Amino acid sequence: MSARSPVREQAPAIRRALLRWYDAHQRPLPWRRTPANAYHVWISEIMLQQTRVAAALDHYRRFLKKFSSVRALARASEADVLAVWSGLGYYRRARMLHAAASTIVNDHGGRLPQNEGQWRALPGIGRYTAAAIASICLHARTAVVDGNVERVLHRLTGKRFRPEGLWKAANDLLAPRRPGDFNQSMMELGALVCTPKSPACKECPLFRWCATRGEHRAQRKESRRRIVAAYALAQRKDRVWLVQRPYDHSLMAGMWELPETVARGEPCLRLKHSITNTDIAVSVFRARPARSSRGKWVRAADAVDLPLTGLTRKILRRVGLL
DNA sequence: TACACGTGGCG
DNA sequence: TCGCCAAGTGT
Repeated sequence: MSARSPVREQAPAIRRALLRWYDAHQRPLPWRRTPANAYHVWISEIMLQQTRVAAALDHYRRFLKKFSSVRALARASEADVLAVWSGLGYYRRARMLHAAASTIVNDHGGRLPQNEGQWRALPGIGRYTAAAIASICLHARTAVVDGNVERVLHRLTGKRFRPEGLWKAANDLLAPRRPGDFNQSMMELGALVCTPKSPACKECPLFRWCATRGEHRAQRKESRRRIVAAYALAQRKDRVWLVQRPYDHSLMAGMWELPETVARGEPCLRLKHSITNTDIAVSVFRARPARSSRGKWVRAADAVDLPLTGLTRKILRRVGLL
């Protein structure tokens, strides 16, 4: 934007161009087929937090098949919810989702929140998610700001915003009659066109208003931690020995994994794995279960119903047990 | 406020 | 190959 044409003055034209583009180019995602179903949209929004659409699709379908309503979700055990969530990461999301479902059923008679503030009060629902659900399902005139919206606004205006300025800018641009579609169109644009690296400016519906036209934002590099880890793979017929992470441990509490061991001899498997900002060089050794480890023999076929850590799933798949 | 929290795919 | 990153939230 030039200094003489602030986004606010151009907002109507920008909205129209953006929504027109969205109507033509949006991806046919399953939760977009039922925008009035707040339970569906809620599940999708939680799954999509810091998670790519492609990674969430399978889990979304399986989750709704297993927990088709907020009552079904509230009825389930946390372990069952985590088992379906297994592989998606950020497991606290699943715990908070489950807790929120219990609150809705126990304290509100199973009736989903009817406004943004009520959504915001539930665990796992912050400013972004409350606004997303309220705008999509309740037609509330409230804008969202996520990583996509931040990048789009930053490039479109050429300005640097403080966090509150970002929310204000998004709300100034919001299409008042289609808030849910507008919010999704901003994120869709960020995901498909105005991407972090090499944005497709030639295809951008906002090109004519854009101040930067593809300037990429400076990115800070974060040093990653590197560690090594060794796991013991003990098998008895079709069963494998798994141990449960302690519940007082915040990281993946209560989830199941192979027991750790001391590296000795030649591993039967080597692989790399990353969690958050730690890179792990993993070795897996054939072994007998240690007497001290609290665990159990699990049939490989039953392991899929346990809340396994992502690394454990990866190992079991790699050795052909899953 | 800065940091912890998972994972798989892509350039 | 490997570093970067994706529809955030809670503390």
